[in-house]
Amino acid sequence: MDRVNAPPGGKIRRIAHLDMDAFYASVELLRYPQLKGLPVVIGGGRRTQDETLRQTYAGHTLADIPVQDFPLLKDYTGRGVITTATYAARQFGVGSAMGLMKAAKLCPQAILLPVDFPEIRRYSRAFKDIILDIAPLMEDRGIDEVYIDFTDVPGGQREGGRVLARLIQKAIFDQTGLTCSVGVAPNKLLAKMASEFNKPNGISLVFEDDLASKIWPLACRKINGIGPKADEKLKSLGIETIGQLAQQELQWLIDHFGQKTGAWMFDAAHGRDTRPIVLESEPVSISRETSFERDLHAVRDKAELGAIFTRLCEQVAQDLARKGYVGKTIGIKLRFDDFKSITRDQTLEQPTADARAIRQAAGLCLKRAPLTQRLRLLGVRVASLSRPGGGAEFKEKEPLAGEFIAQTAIFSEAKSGQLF
DNA sequence: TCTGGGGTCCTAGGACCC
DNA sequence: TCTGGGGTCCTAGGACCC
Repeated sequence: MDRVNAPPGGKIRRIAHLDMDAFYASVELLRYPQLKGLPVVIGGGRRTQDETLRQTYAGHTLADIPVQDFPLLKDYTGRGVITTATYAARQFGVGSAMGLMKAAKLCPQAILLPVDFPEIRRYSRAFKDIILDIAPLMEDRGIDEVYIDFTDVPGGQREGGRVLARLIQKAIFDQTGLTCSVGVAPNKLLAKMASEFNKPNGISLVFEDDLASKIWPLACRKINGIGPKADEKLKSLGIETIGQLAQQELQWLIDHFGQKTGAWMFDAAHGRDTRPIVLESEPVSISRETSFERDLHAVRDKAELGAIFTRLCEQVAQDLARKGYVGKTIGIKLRFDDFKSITRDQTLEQPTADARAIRQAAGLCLKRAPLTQRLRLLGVRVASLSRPGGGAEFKEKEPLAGEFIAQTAIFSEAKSGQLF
């Protein structure tokens, strides 16, 4: 066993993966408890229906709004996908990332609510703060997921981690009313799989010895990192389960999937994963993108497209300023009506967070893109991020005189960007 | 009536430098 | 005349995840 999996002092490495149950939908159910047990889907983007509902019942308690007054999935027109479905809705075969129109056929009577991002972010922060109070080594994996190192936390070794998992579940439920599922295992790879075993509101434990009985029967797709493409290729090679994957020779996997992926697959199939818990990380890029309500043409809808383009640049600039970054590489993303996407990017001499500078560079990128097909999506991205004046771009070496001047210039540029 | 919006990481080729 | 590698940066695309 790897050293990382066998810490000293008689303790064994125990890593938890915690996943909030139907997070977006569950947050809405706190506001509208009358919908409990009903099929509810979250998605669609715009809040108009929800706002209309609240205006209609202004002065009333939200919990008193009659169920029959909520918007139904079958009445929705337009684009969009499901963000989250309640377990009652999942019975009908609808689930995350499914198009709303397709979902409406499967479960027309489902209630459709839009995502309330500010509320979601509040609850996300709340459940993570609750965890951090109990177990300080936590890795943020997005809005509704975290890894937690149980190894040295009081209770983290008891019953293989079950005692601590139960404590965290209870603290989150008592303070937010939300439930979550927890998997505890020797590493992140296995913990992630374990957290899916017993949803919702479950706890699952996996130990080294459980590999053959609990992991090998699973489909390869259950490995975090094997997506639709890799799974398809594995199937074409006659490999369906993780156990079958584990039977393959390392060299055979490398021959078919390349050095890196092949070796990773081999380790994953044997339950090996030495990735550490990452407590903090810097963003690599910041972007904004939007799908249009109808496909737009670069020439015929030039004005509309131009306005959207400028707004995206302004939003990215605001995001950069709010988070305290400047970026050197400006890029665009186009998605055409056939759903094919392309990107173009360009690296500037100096990093910026200024909306006009971003807009100008993005405009040059757009000129290099083919624009005969209709567009369904436009995006703007800023990468190669650094902190203004913080010198993150130059931190590897002592700045030379010329670079010091350059940094000063960046700093004043960023300050003027904040006036925007 | 298909297919959101935010990310990360990897690969691969070309430019350019030593 | 031909022949090197290694390293870094830039760009484009794609797989994958939440």
